[in-house]
Amino acid sequence: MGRRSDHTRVELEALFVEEGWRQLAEVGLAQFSARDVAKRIGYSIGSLYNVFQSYDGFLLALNARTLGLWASDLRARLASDETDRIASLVRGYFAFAAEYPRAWIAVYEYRVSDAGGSPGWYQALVADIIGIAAGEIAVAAPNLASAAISPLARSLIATVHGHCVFAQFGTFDLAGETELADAALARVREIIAAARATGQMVRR
Amino acid sequence: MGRRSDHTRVELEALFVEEGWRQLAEVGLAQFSARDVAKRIGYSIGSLYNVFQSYDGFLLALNARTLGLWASDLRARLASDETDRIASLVRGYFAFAAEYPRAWIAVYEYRVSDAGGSPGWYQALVADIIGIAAGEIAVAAPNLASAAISPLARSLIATVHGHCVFAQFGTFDLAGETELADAALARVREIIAAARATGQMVRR
DNA sequence: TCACACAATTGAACACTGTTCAATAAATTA
DNA sequence: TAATTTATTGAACAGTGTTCAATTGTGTGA
Repeated sequence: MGRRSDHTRVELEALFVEEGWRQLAEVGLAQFSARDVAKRIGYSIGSLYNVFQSYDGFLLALNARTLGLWASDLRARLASDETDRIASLVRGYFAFAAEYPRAWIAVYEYRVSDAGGSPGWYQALVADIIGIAAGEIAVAAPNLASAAISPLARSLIATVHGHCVFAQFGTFDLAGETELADAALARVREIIAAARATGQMVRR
Repeated sequence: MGRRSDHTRVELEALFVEEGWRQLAEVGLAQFSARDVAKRIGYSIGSLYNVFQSYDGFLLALNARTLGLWASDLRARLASDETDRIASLVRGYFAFAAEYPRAWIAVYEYRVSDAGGSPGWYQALVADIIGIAAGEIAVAAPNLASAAISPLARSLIATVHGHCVFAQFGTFDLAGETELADAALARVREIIAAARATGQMVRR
């Protein structure tokens, strides 16, 4: 039918991402159908490939939206709570995953088939979220050497992430979500306390 | 066609699992093809469904094999090293994942579509691995109340798991695998130290 | 105004997937 | 040997991502 001027390229991409993300959040990666997304916004599967080149490109755009929403969510929580920023961060991680579990896990489960890995603009979104955590850790453990912040941030994110995966899709137990969220926060506090103590010793 | 007595039902199931696991470990869940597995052992796709009823059943059997291999691997490492059992456990977790990354991650990524979750015999395999960890934690923190062991074991496994996921498929950074393995062990030591201190306080 | 060129859009075609099930071949029983 | 049971097959079905020649809408030049 060719409604060529119904939407600009940018509008069309936004339409695909919006509806695609809705689908991904609803049915999850395994049941996700690019064909169905195109049909729902009244375009053909061919147009989707025009805009995103490949399935990889489409899912990267959807995951990028997830990362963007997630970063905004974390920042909003940090801005509204000044009393315990570490708790806001950890609970924010869990809260976002609990609200959009299928979209959230897709960020981790979808691996780009292209050998060169994900593009720079996508890695920047990832770096943004790591940066949020690193910033708070730098505040929580001010005596830590700056070179030690980034590895510790990664390690703390890994810790929280492990708990969050089990809470959402507990292959390993039926432990309640709150137990694991509380456990994650307790672990983070212990780790930061240990880091502060170590940093104290190393400081000269 | 119709080599009905070439293999017993049990032998046939073993054949499917053996070749299926090989495939899973080689190409991963996304590229896995049940048809191809059947073809490779010289049977038809129909026979695979005869034995396992469904795709779910087949993948459950493959993941069960992974869990069994994993538990044996961990026990062997613990048996051969008496000096630092916690380190053996953490490094064992990483080593198995590094040796069979695709089969290992399939345990976490494949979610049974059937409501009601995985069957009891499968959950027993999971409980076995948790039990290995819980046993070592009980030794490492002997003053801990027995009711506190199991939640702590889950939390420690979650911690190690988070680090291991990032090491194998680091969506979040390019941190070397060794960095994350070392970090995981450091976190576990800090957490156990904290648990010992807390247990000491609570003890009466 | 009209024809031409350009580019967006389509959907059939392809090779694949899991799943089902009537037909078939082999073994067991009568 | 004849009848019955049962393991095994593979074509058929509905779905997937992917490609690409054909079509259609738009804008430009004469």
